Amino acid sequence: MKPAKGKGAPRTSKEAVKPVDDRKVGKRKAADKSSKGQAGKDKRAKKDPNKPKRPASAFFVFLEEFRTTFKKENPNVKAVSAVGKAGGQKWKSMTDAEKAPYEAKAAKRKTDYEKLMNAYNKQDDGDEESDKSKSEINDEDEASAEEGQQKQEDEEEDEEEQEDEDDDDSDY
DNA sequence: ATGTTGATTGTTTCC
DNA sequence: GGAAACAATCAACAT
Repeated sequence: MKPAKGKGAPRTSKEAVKPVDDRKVGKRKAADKSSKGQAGKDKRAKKDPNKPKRPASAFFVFLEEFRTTFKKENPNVKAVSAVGKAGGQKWKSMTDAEKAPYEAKAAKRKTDYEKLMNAYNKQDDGDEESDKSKSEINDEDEASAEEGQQKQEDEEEDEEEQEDEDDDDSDY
């Protein structure tokens, strides 16, 4: 069931580049169907029928582009971990200003995600309720979700940021 | 043949 | 408030 434990990366040695970094996610499990027979009350969370996937964070947005670039310069590298590491290092190397555009995009995705969640939350399946918690927000918003549908494309508001400067004021 | 792992960081989620 | 899970990706490896 849990293959590849000793030999992790296929070909990319996992050279720990970071001195202090615990890979928390080391093993989170992709699909654990161990004994769950019951209403998913095992550890954390339950089973959601079609819940929207989490929005890609700025890092992931950056990674998407980075992957393409990285693979272009390293067609031989086929390990996802290699891109992950390389991307991670570069990400840390980037400044907030450079991350800004990615964050902006990620922020947009988050907004969309909220919309999806709104629709998702609306779904009421007869069962599954939170016992006594009657937090039903309620109604009346049926159209809201539809309304948000329009405008898929972003309209970019140009963010002009870049306030670089560090330097000083010339008081000198 | 199908499923899972691996690695990165950021956000999301639950208690 | 904090900890754990999970988001994309793709080839390789395990069952």
